[in-house]
Amino acid sequence: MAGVSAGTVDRILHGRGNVSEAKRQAVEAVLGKVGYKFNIHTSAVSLKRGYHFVVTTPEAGEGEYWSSVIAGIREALEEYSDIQIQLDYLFYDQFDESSCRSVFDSIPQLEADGVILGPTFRRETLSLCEALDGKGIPYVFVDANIEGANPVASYSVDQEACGAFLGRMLLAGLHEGKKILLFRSERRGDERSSNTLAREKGLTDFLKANGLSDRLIRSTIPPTDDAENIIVDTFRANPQVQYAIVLNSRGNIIASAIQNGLKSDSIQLIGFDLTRDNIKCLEEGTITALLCQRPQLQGFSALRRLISWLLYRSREEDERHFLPIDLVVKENLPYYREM
Amino acid sequence: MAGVSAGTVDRILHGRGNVSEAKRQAVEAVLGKVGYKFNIHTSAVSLKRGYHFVVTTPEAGEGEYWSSVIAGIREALEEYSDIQIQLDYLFYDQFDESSCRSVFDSIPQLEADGVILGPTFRRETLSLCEALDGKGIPYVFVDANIEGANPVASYSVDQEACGAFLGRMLLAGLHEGKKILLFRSERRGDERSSNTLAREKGLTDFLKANGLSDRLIRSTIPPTDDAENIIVDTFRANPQVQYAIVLNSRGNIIASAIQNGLKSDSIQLIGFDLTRDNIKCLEEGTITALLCQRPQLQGFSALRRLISWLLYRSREEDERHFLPIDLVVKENLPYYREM
DNA sequence: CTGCTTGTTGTGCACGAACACAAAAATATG
DNA sequence: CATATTTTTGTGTTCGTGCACAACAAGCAG
Repeated sequence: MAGVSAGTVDRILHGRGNVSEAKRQAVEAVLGKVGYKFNIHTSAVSLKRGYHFVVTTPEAGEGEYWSSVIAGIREALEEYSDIQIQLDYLFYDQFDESSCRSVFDSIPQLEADGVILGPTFRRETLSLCEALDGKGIPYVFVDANIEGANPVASYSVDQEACGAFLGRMLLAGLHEGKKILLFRSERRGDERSSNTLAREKGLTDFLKANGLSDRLIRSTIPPTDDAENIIVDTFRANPQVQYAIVLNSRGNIIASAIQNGLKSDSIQLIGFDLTRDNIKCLEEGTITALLCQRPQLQGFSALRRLISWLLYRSREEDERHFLPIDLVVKENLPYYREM
Repeated sequence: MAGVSAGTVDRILHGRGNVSEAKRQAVEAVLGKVGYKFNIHTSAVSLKRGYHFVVTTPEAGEGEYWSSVIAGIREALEEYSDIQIQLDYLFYDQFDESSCRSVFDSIPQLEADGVILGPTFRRETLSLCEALDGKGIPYVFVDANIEGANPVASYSVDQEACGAFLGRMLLAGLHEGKKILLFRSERRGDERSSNTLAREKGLTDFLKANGLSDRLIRSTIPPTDDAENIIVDTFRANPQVQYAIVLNSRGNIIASAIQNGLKSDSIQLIGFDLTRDNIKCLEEGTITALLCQRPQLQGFSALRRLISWLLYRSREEDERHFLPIDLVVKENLPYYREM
C-alpha cells in the first residue's frame, strides 16, 4: 500500500533506522490507516532469541501468598510457551533486610533481559532499581509500587481502598456497643507493613468518617512463641469485641487462638489473602471472610507485560494497575480457585 | 522423530484419515513424549476459512447486564483478531416467550459455525438446541445452563451459592429483632427467574440452617407503573427491616423507592449485577452492595471456547464452568471495571 | 503382466513476522 | 567523471501450521 517492501516496513516497525523520511511517513500513514497491530504469537514464531528473566520476591512457601504470585507467572509462561523464556527465581527473607540486600545486589550482574520484583524493603528496592535503570534492564513490580522507581508497570491493589472496604463491611454489621479489634503485625524490619499500614489508614479514615473511631481497639500479633496466650488475653480483656480484623495474611493464628484458647464462636474474624491456612479456617468457619488481591493475576500480568515490553517497547498511559479487591467467604470460596 | 513427513502428522492431528495404523501410533507416541500443543494463533495464520457465529441473548440495552456479556465477546474477538470471525447478534425480549421462539426458530437456518446462547425460556432453548444438535452446530451457554441440552460448554454462576453468600453477609450484621425483606421479580413469562429462584433457595436454605428463617419477609417488585408506591408501602408495613435484598438486577428501583418515598438511610440494600443504574446507586450510597457474576468473562470465555472447539474439537473434563461470585461495594467499585 | 482404482505418504506453498544478506541508490573521495 | 563508501531498499529464508496436490504403494480386474 505504501509502495515499499516488507523489509522497509519491518525496519520502521522496529525502529532499526536507515529509512528515508519520505518512506517512513508513507508507511506510518498506512499503518495508522489499516490499524496495524503486532501479533505477539506470530512474532514469537520467527523470533530466534530467547529471554532470560529474574523473578525476585519474598520466600514463596507452599500455600502462602507469594506462591500464588509465582503460580500466575508460571501460567503466563505456559500461555506464551511459543516464546523461549528462562526464569531465575531469587527469594529473600521478607523479615531480614540484609538477606534482601544480598539477593538484590546480585541481580544486576545476572544481565537478565527483565526483572519481576516483589518489593518489601524500600531502600534496597530503590538501589536495585537504580542499578537496573543504569543497565537499561526493564522491571515490573508486583504486590506493591515503590515511589521513586521507574518500573515498566506495577500490578498491585489499592491498600487504602482495602481498608475502607473493610470499614464498609463492619459498618453494616457492627452491633450496639460492640467493638472492633484490629491486629497488625509487629515484626521488626518488616517493611512490607507499608501495605498493612495503608490498610490500617484506609480503615481508620473510614471509621472516623462514619463516627465509629471510638469502637476500634488496636493490638498486635506478637512474634513470640506464646503469641496465642497473649492474643487470648487481649480478647478476654475486651469482651465487647464483635469483629476481629487481621491486616496481614496471618489470620489463621488469631483463628486458632479464638478456637483453642477462647472457645468462642461469636467473634467474626476477617483476614487477608487466600493462603492455604486461611482457606482451611474459612472452610472450618473459624475465619468469616478474607480480602483477596488476585495474586495470580498479578504474577500473570507482570510476566505478560515484560514480554510485550521487550518485544515491542509498548507504552501505555498509566502503568500503575490496580487489581480488584475480592471478598471471599465459605460460600463463594470454591469458585475462587483463580483463573 | 517418528520418521514421517509433516503431512502425515497433520492428517493425524486433524483426524483426516487415510493414515496407516502403524504410523499413527508412532506419531502419537512422539506427540505425547514431546507434549505437543496446538498454537491457536499460528493455526489461524494459515487458516484460510473464516467462521460465522450467532450470538443470541436477551436485549442488551446499554449499561445493562447483557451488554457486559456482549462486551466480553467483543474482547475475545479482539484477542483472536487473527481469526476471521463474523458475528450475528440476535436479541429477543426476555419477557416475551413468543419473541424468543421466533428468534430461536430462525437460527438453525442461518447455518452458522457456532452459537453463543443466553438462555431464558427452557422450552424454546431445548428445541433450538435439538435443532442445532441435529445439524452438528456447536453451541455454548452463557449466564445459565439448561439441563437436557448438550452444549460444548456453559459459563455461569452457581446461583444457589450466591444466595448462600447473601445469607452469610446478613448473618454477621443482622441486628437483634431486625428483619430481612426479600424482593423477587414477578413478571409473567420471565423464566430467567430460574436464576432468581435458585438464589432464593440458596438464601432461604442458609437462613434456615442458621435459625433465621423467621426473620425473612418476602415481597415482589410489581411490574406496574406505581411500583414505587407499593414498595414504599411494603417498607412502611415492615419498619423492622434492616436489610433489603433484590434478587434480580433491578435493585435501583428499590433504591429510588427508599430514597424518594421512604427517605430513610438506615436500610441496607443489596442487589445483583453491575448495571449502569446499579453502579450509580452504589456510588450515591443508596445501594450498599452488589453481587456480581463476571458477565464479561462469561462472554469472553464462551467465544474463546467456541473457537478452540471448532479449530481442535478440544474436549475437557467438566464443561460446566462456574465463575466467581464477587461482592462489590462503593469502596472496591473502581477496581471492578472488568478485565 | 498391465492398467486402474483406492489408500497412503510426501512435497510445496501460503500466512505474518524477524532477520540476514544482497542489490540498488545516493553521497563522498580522488 | 570514475571509483569507493555509505545509506537505503528489496529479497530470501525461517518459524509452526493448514491445505492442495503430487507421488508412491497396494490391491484387483481383465
